[in-house]
Amino acid sequence: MQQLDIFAYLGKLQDYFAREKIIPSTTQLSALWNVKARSWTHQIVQRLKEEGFLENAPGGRVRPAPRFFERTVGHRVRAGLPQQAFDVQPELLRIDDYLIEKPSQTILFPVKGDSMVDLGILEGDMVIIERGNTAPVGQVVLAIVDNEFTLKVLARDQEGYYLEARNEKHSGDYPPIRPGQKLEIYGLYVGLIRKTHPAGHRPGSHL
Amino acid sequence: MQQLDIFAYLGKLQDYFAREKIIPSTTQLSALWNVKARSWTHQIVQRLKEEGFLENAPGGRVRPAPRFFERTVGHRVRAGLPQQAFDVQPELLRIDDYLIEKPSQTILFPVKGDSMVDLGILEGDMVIIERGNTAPVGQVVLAIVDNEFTLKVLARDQEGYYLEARNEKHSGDYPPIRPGQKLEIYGLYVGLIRKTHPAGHRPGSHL
DNA sequence: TTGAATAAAGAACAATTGTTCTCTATAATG
DNA sequence: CATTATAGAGAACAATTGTTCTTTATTCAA
Repeated sequence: MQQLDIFAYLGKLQDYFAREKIIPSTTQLSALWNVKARSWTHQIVQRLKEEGFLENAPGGRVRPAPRFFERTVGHRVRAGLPQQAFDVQPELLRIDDYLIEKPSQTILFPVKGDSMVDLGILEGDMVIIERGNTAPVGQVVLAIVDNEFTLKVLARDQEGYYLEARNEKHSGDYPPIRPGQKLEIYGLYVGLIRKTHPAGHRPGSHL
Repeated sequence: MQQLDIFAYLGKLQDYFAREKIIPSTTQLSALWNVKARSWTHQIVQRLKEEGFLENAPGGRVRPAPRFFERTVGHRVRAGLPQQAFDVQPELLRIDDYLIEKPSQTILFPVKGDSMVDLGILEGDMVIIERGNTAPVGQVVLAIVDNEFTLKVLARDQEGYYLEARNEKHSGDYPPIRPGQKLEIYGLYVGLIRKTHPAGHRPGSHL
């Protein structure tokens, strides 16, 4: 490759970003790259933009583009393995960014009971709720019924709106909830996180 | 609370950051916050720094501090109270920290298929895998079988170790996997994240 | 009524910003 | 050889930056 070695510059910038979590100004970039002319630094930045490593952010600033986080085979996977599994760059996906689009309106809520197991929502999970008091029918909502939060599917029939559980196996335990007068929706289910508590290590039965 | 409501400003900034992944300049912050004087904006930023939501970055810039990413965890409503006065006992939680204890050994892996639905692991979810080549029997593991990754329960009988699916309904589709020679474990299932794609808005059926 | 805090605005400034335009080495190519 | 692209430097500029200092408006308690 006799082209300008973009990657030497990129590497230093990636390390810097890992440390400081910020893309520095042209001046500081010049220092980081040992470049005397800011104009040249600017040129390199343009190149990195063209290559998809950086992109413009508001205010004439620059931010990392998706490719910036692409790790060129950071995983030492033996040859022969389907790399298809890794094409999401899992290591560098910030879970927070991934899950939460409107941070100020998003809260977490611990799941109680098994009324929603059919949707893969288990006791102990944390559901991600985006606040809002309306929701489409068929969506999972966090509603307030009798001063208690409950996570259910919003449904509607000729009698009006009601809440449904999703547990086929024990459907008898969870009859539809028809609110006395008003059905108050607290927010919309937009995601879930689960942390499994690794069961006690039973020695012997171990691979 | 007759104090300056920092959180109103913080909320807007958090949403902005979620969108743009950058902390804007004082001028742009002023616009975002509807503040006419950049000096006042600056003051608010200082306050946010004192509270630990922001911190200084090189070049006189500002970046989010750890507290910036904290989320509130909701709790049960205190019975008898009007629904407005939620018990927002704001327990704070950073999702990344909560889920990932050993960042360097943790990867995310997209789930394919429904072989593990009984454990609430659905297609499209991301499982959190902690690397390691041993695991206790009974745990969910990410294993490599025939050069493909598969997420299953590690089991054992007199014939040796094997892998089990967890899908009672279609158990016929997922017979136990007995590896030809060696069963290679890639990592242990320690958590899960799910992002739901809000279904298309059907007008009319909306509360 | 007085007097503080608090919340906000205005003005001003030196430094830095991103950017553009021009110039010069160096290396490769015909 | 001459030429042409590449890699880099220098200078210059208007705009924006973070910051400080001063001045109002509003609130609230003494």
